[in-house]
Amino acid sequence: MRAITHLKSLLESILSEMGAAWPEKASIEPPKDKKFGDMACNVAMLTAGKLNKKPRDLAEELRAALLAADPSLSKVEVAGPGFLNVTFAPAFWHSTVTQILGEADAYGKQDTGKGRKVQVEYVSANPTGPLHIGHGRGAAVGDSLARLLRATGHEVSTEYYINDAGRQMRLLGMSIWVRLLEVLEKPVTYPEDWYKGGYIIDLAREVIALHGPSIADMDPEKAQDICYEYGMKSILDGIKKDLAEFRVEHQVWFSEKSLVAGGEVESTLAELHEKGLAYDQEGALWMATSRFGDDKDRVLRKSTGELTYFASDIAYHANKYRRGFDTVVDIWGADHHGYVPRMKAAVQAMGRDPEDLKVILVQLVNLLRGGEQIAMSTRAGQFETLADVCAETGVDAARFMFLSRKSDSHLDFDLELVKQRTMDNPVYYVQYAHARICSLFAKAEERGVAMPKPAPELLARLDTPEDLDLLRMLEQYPDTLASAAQTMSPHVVSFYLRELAGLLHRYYTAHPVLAAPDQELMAARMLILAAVAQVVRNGLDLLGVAAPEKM
RNA sequence: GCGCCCGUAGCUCAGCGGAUAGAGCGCCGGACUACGAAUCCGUAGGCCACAGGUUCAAAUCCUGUCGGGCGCACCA
Repeated sequence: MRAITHLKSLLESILSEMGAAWPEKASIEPPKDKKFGDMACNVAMLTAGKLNKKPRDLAEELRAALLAADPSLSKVEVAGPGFLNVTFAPAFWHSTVTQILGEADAYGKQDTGKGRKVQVEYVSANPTGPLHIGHGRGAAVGDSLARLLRATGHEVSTEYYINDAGRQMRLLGMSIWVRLLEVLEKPVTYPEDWYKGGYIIDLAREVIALHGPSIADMDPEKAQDICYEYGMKSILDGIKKDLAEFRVEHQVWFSEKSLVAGGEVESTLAELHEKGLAYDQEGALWMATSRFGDDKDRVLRKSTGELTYFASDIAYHANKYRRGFDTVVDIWGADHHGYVPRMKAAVQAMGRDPEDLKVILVQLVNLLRGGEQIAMSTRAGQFETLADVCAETGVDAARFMFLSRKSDSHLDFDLELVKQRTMDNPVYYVQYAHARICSLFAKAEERGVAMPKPAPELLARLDTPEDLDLLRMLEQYPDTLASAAQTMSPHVVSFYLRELAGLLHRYYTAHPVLAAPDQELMAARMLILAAVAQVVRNGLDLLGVAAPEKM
C-alpha cells in the first residue's frame, strides 16, 4: 500500500509539473516477473499522447525525475513499450515489519469507506426448514464481506430478513398439521407443494406433546396457525443456533410480518401509485418496472387480493434506505438472478441510484463425497444440512472452502477433501503457517530467547531473496484488502493467504531461525516471522477462520 | 424463443486491458542425526472453447458460433 501510494504521489507531482494529470486508467502494480522490479507503472504509455511525446521518451524523463526526487528508490528502468519498472531500496521494505508489529491487529485496516453506512443482508432463508449447505456459502460470503467492509472503514450492519408472512408460512403450518394427523392416525388429505422433510414429523410430535392429541379435533385453520407459529419459531431457533455455530452473526432480524402489520407495504404501494408507477389491470395491481429497464411490468397485488413477495420486498428496501444506509448489499442464491432487474427498478422508483443496491449472487454448491455427487434434493440425505456438514468437516475448513472461490462460480464441495488434514486442503496449509511460527516462538521462550524489538539495523540483516519476497508480500496485504472490499470478493483474501503461507513455508525450510548463524540474524528472522504471523492472523480473521497456535 | 452467468494445464480454480498465462492437486524424481515432512525443491503438462473485430498492447473489451448452468408466473 505504502509503495503504491508513495510512488503514485511522486509521479503525480512530476506529471503535474509537466502539465499532465494522472489518468484514471493508469496503474501501479507489482509485475508478474520479479526481474521487472518491485512495481511497474504504465502511466507513460497513457499520457505520452497528451504531451505529444513518445511513450519511451516520456518514460525516460519520468525515470530521471523519480530518481532525483527520492533516494528510497534504488532503481528505475524503462522497459518494453514504456513501462516504468521501479525497485525500492531494501530499507523501504524492512520498515514494513516495524509497521506491522506496531499496528498489530489494525495492520491493513483503512478508511477508504469513509464511514459510509452499508447494510449487508444475507442468508434470509425462509424458516421452513434447517439451513443447508448452499445457505452456508451465502452465510460465509456475507459474514466475511461484512468483516471486509468494516476493516475498510464502512459502518456495517448485518441483517436477516424473515419471510414470516405469506404462502410459504401457511404451507409450513399445513405440512405440520398433516403430519400431526398422520401421527394420530386420523384421515388426511394432502395439500399441494407441502414440506415433506422428516423434521416436519418431529415438529408435529412436539406440537402434540405440547397441546395434547385433542388438537386434531380443533378447527383446522386454528390448529394450523398453532402449528405454523410453533414450527416457525422452532425452525428459526435452529437456524440461529446453526449460524452461531458457524460463527455468523446477524445484528438485526427483520420480520416481514412486522412490515405488513405496520402498514409499510400499503404505504409503499400508495406512494408508487402517487408517482404514477403503479396501475390496475385485470384486477391486479402492477408496477411499471419496465420503465427502469426490467423486461416487463410486475404484479404487486394479485387479483386474489394477496400481496406478492415483490410488494413486501419493495417496502423492505424502502425501509432499509429510510434507516439511512448509503448502500444496501443483498446476497442471493444465483437462481434468483432474474429478480435483480425488478429490484433495481424498485430502487430507482424510490428515487435512488440503482448502484445503491448491490446484489451479490452466490452460485449453488455441488456437494460431493469422494468425487461422488450427493443428492441435494428434497430427500433428506444425512449430510445435507449445514450443521451436519460442519460437524463433519469443522467450521474452519468449511468456511475457508466456501470463501476460496469467486462467489458467482459453481463450487464443488467434496466432504472427503474438506475434512482431510492434508495439503489438498488449503485451510490447513495456511493455518499450519501460523502454528509453525507460534511453535517456533514457544521454543524460543523455552530457551529463554525474548522477542526482539524491531530496529532498522537489525532488520537490515533480512537480505536474502526469500526475505524480500516475504516482505513485499506483507506490504501488499493492505492493497489486497482494499481490492477485496472494493470488488466485494472475499476469495481474494484467501488466495492471498495461500500465497503468503507458501512463501513462509519456503522461507522456513531455507533459513534456520533459532539456529541462525548469529544472534542478530536470529533476532531479525524472528521479527519477520512475527510480522508474517500477524498478517496471517489478520487475514484469517477477515474470513472468520481461526489462527491456531498449535494444530 | 428471450435474458443472465460460465467455457484457462489431466482435475479444482486464480488472473478480467499490459511484458515469456499462474496456483493447488494429480503424475514423475529428489530433501528429515536442523526450529513441526500437515513442509520444501525439481521435471513434465496450454493455439486461455472457436471465428471475426477494437487497441501501441486482448485470456481480459465488442460481435457472432458452438458447448454447459440458471432464470423467464397474478411462485417463492
